[in-house]
Amino acid sequence: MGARPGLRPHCGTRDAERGIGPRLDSSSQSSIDNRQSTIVHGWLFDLYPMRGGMVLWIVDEAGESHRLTEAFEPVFYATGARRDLAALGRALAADGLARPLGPARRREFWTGAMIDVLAFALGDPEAQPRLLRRIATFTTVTFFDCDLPLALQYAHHRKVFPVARVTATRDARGRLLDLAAADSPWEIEYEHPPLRRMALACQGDELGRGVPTGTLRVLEVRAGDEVVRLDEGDPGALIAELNRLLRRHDPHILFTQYGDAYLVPTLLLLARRAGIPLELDRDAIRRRIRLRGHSYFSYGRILYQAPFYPCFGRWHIDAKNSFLLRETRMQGLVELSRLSKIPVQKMARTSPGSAISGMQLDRALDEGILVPWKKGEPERWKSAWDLFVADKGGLVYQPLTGLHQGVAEIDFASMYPAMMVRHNISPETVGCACCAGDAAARVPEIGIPVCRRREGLVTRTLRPILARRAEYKARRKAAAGERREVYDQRQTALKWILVTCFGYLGYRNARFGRIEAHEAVTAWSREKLIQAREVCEAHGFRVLHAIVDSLWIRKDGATEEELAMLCRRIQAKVGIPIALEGVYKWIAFLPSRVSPRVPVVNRYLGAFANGETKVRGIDLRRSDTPPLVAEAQGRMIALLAEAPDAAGYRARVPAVLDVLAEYALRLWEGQARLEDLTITKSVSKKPEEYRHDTLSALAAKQLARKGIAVHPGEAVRYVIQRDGAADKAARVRPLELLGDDAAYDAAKYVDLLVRAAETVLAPCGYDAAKLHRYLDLIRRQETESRTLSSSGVRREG
DNA sequence: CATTCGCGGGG
DNA sequence: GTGTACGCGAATG
Repeated sequence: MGARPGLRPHCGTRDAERGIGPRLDSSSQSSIDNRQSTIVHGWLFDLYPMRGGMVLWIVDEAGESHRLTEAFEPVFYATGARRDLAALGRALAADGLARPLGPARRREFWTGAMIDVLAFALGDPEAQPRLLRRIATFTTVTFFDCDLPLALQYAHHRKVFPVARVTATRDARGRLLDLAAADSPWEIEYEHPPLRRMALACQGDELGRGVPTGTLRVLEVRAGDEVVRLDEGDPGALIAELNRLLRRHDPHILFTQYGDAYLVPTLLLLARRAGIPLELDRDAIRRRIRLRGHSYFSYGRILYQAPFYPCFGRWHIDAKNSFLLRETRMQGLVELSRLSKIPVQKMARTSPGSAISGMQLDRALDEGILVPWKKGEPERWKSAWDLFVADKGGLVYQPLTGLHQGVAEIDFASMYPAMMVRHNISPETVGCACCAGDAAARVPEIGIPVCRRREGLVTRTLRPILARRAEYKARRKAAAGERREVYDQRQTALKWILVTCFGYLGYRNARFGRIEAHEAVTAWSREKLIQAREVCEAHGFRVLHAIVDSLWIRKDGATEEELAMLCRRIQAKVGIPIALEGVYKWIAFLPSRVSPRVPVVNRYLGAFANGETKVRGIDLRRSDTPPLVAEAQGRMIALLAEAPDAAGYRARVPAVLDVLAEYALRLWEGQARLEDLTITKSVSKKPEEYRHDTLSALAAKQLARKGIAVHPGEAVRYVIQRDGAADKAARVRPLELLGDDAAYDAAKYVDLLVRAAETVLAPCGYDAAKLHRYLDLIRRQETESRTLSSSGVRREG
């Protein structure tokens, strides 16, 4: 039995015969000759399923948008007993969900063997969730390709991808007749379409949360050079004016801050109240206003996900709800969208893991591999998780605490992905039977064999990404200005893929994840770090510290050439590129604050020879440190970074103390700005569920009383007003309930400041008590000088 | 003291 | 509709 023609997804004119085509048609030009065709050149802007088919948006050179439709029947496969398959076919036909297409022969993922399957066509792509619920009852049948993202499936079938350069032929009713991509997603040099942007901002959106109540004081609309401020006063007028602006500028992208959580639902509520439809979309859809998102547990913390408000025919991009936009900007977003076949607007709201998954699925489809049905949750944000995994599986040495000089740091570049490629680590290659007898194929420590004959899917996906990122980095080096920025954003996007691909391998819900593969990576990484350490020591270097893929080493009089040579030696031994991160003028590995004799792995600060600093794990790096404290600590470290060595570090202690005094005085004198004192912490539960009255719990409770919901996973922002006050409500005030003239607890903030200074000065023997004594002295001097000079000249810091 | 709570990557 | 972890540091009770 061979693969038959006719198993391709069904498209185009055939469907019109079956009556699917007309349902797609939203135009009223039925009198025009349907056979009249037009050619559109442009970029594939967006694609999504709608009413029995796919809607495609193409933006042409002039920035005009074209809506095209095509009927589309995704194909999926099943295998099982003949009788079960027959029953399945009857059931799906009876429900009008899908129809059998006939037998096919495809490649099974785990074994790589060709197997016989039965192909089905899903009548309506939008019915995919219903299909999955229905086929879940057929427990004796195995399904493949049934839950693939529809845009990806369609894009793969049509050999196009998001933001591809395309040429399309359409009939007079907007139905797609032909579509061809003019470039490849792997093209390095490509241009974005000319997209018009509009930014919406409102007073209140900086809170980014709370149940949108449908109140909005001012809406600010920016498009081109125009800035329009709309007052809510009369919601009807506001919505009408916004609609007018949308029509006039006809933006492709709507940028918001907290648009998903707040602005868009608020506008929709206003529009509903005014009885005027809000024209955010270019397509005719019925919008539901969902106000409640959901909190969920993922990788050790509670996260909150606001409802999504995508636009149809436009991209709504909520800058505050897009990790990838924040990290990689538009160039990175589009780069990942092209490679993963996840449309840009969706890409903006998903994680790097989804992009990896898309790339793997795309490759599987390209190679005719059956994709196993992955029941359960799709992946979520997992930024915090990789850290955890690295700590758990990677090898970590205890640092030699204290202040050091002449230390070099060498890092394996993209260690995990590089190893996955080098050792062919993929779910279907780890533990393979065919290489069980091959001792060289075994994972260290664990002893599991890894296939040496067949390259794994994960490996095949990763290899070109590593190469592509290297290419972007090389071009970035040679480029300048805007082009340089383009390459940088794209390579950053790919870096995120590389950083998360390993975590994704061990993620229980990853489609191509497997814990043994994950363990193989960490086992090899431990071996490589040990080998690197041995090479270092063999060359007379002392290893002060090492974490997973980085080593801090020292040898008197070692030159850069010697370090470069050392890196080559290590690379030759372990087979993974390693490079000099830099030579530190000084670096301090900090001990534990709880037990000062105990080293901790990830608390250090250092200054490179080129003046740059690198700090980990200290106040500055934490998101819950108030800006004033972070700024002060940053300035202290900047001063210390001027020191050429450890002695210079110690010599700058007085200057650091001056900074401490300067900020403390500012606090005492009531000069600090409240926004610099704001503490941001996320809450992990509902306000009433807290067992301890922590400051953030108290802040959340105050907000709740005012009717502002703080969902688990959202952040509260507050200023400490009277820490430890018997009246717990007086201790803290959330930003939303703060008057402009509100007071703050200067002593408490000085405490935090002292703690930040202590972190930096501990290597010189200072502790909090000593720093407080110093500040007491300063304060006394200050009062004295005040009494002496009536003009009250301020002491210079 | 025990318990609760929040944070964190790399370049 | 929604599952799993670790170590540190700080704060509460």
